[in-house]
Amino acid sequence: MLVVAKKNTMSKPTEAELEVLQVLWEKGACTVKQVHEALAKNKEVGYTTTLKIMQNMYDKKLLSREPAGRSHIYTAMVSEEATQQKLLDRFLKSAFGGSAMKLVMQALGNHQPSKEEIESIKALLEQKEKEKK
Amino acid sequence: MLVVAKKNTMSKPTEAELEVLQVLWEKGACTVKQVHEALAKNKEVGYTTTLKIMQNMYDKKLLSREPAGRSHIYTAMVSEEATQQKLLDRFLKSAFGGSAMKLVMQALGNHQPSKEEIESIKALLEQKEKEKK
DNA sequence: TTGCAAGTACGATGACTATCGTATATAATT
DNA sequence: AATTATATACGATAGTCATCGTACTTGCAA
Repeated sequence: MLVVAKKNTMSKPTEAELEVLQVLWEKGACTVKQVHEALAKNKEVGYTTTLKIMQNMYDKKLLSREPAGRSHIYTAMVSEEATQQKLLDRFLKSAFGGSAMKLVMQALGNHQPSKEEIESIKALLEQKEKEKK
Repeated sequence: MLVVAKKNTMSKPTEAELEVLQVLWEKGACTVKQVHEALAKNKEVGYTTTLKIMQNMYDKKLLSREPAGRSHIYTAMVSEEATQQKLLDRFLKSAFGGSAMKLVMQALGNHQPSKEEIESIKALLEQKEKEKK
């Protein structure tokens, strides 16, 4: 069967890449070593693995870097919010058939939100209600 | 570096598998042909591709099947809710650093919920608030 | 200045995915 | 009975990912 060529302009970070991004989002610019140390706290992983992932991310323009002595300092080139939004859209479609409400209900149902969190959500809902009028 | 063998008992459905599951969740038991027709509405895909995916899912026990004439009727072996919960947990960790609230806020912020949806969420929140006391 | 330690670069590997072509089996039709 | 249409089975392929070993580079310390 003939199939139309499919470009790969999507650039969705993989799970391993997301782990790196989360470190950078939290700590700001870091060396490979710093990122690796952060990751190694949660799972066993080789240094060169972390390095390779970050190099890939650099090639994909997910990260930028600056030489610093004999090493590099990497910075996230994608924002936390924008990335999460993209992933969320994708996840919504693939796992919840696009129903944001299903997802919200499920997420709320299975976690115990704090009082403050409940209040934030309520506030957001009120606002949404007003927008509707 | 020596690395401990890693079993693959996780059995997380891939995206293509999820598409199949969503059809089966919605329509109930189906033949490959039926599933394929449903999928083909949204994207271009070969019949044997769909077939292969469903065969893989059968091997992984994500689907069961019954012979029916010269074909098979497949049924989802995993529930929509349980699967979504698993995926959600995973997604929360990987994309939102585990913060359910961040995710909920983001999901609510970028979709326009209907009045009824807002009410359902409010109701759920009220209930959660009571539980806390 | 010579050698080590801390980095990077590069390439290989095994796993898994999605995709499809081709071969085979069999029911239905003529 | 022969042909056609419908399904399945099987295997190949190309792409992506995570993982790591090894080789190379370069400051710095003795």
